[in-house]
Amino acid sequence: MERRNTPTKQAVLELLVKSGKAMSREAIEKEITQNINRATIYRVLNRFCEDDVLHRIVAEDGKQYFAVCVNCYDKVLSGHHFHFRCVKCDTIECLPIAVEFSISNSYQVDNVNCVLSGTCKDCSV
Amino acid sequence: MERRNTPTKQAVLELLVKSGKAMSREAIEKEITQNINRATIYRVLNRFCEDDVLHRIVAEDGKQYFAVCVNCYDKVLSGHHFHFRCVKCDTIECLPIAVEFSISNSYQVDNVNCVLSGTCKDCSV
DNA sequence: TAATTATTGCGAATAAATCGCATTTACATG
DNA sequence: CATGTAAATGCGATTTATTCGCAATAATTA
Ligand SMILES: [Mn+2]
Ligand SMILES: [Mn+2]
Ligand SMILES: [Zn+2]
Ligand SMILES: [Zn+2]
Repeated sequence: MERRNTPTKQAVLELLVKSGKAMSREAIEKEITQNINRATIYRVLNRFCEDDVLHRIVAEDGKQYFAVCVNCYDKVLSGHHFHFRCVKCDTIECLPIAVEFSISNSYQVDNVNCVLSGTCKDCSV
Repeated sequence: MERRNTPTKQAVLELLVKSGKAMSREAIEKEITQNINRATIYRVLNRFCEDDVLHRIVAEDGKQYFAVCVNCYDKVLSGHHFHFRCVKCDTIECLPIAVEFSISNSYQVDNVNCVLSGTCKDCSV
């Protein structure tokens, strides 16, 4: 199952890099110039997650959002971090705030999903 | 919109108290003895959340889970706390681990949803 | 007991995400 | 450059969680 380079993949990744935020399939489909099928967008996003190019956030609206995994300038974002979902502008941003907890090692933690929600700084006028 | 007491509400709440865990509509419908309609279960759960009798957790499976709000013996559970979802036994438990973060007050945080997932202590043999 | 209206049941409607399958296309190889 | 293989895509159908509209039922209060 080798990966191939396609215009679709490039466009989706470019958009996510440019936006700098986590986007839903809906938002991607709305903002992208190309005409890409709904199922294809999901498949592209899922493959990127498998390859650790993107990470997936599930918000309290039950929807999936996807963001590029940055790990250069900000160490905290390479690990588990909080996310903030603004219910007004419906965007999710990766916060540079690490998620910290200590739990008995009888639990095996495979995944961490932390989302704060409310009104973001741009919308809270 | 005054609330009325009904067998249905009682049964749902009793089950959630007894289980001591967060349950999905599906799990509730499966374990409850009464025959309660699907939509009714959701409505009962949503009303309990409005009244702060239950709290709602949205897991990375995109589903909603509901748990009683305990705030007696364990103070931490009265505030925001982590949850753990076991992908093997498909239960969610409220962890007595407080969620801590500091964020610029230009953000208005209305809701906190933090879920760890993996294998719980009972299933990790 | 009767009136009011919250609650319920039922079926249809929404909406997110996935699936099956035929078709297209990226890419390696000769 | 031509060609074979399998990855990627498009399309429509499907699955699944949750909600909605509306008529029927039942809790509560007077
Ligand atoms: Mn992130
Ligand atoms: Mn909880
Ligand atoms: Zn905003
Ligand atoms: Zn378990």
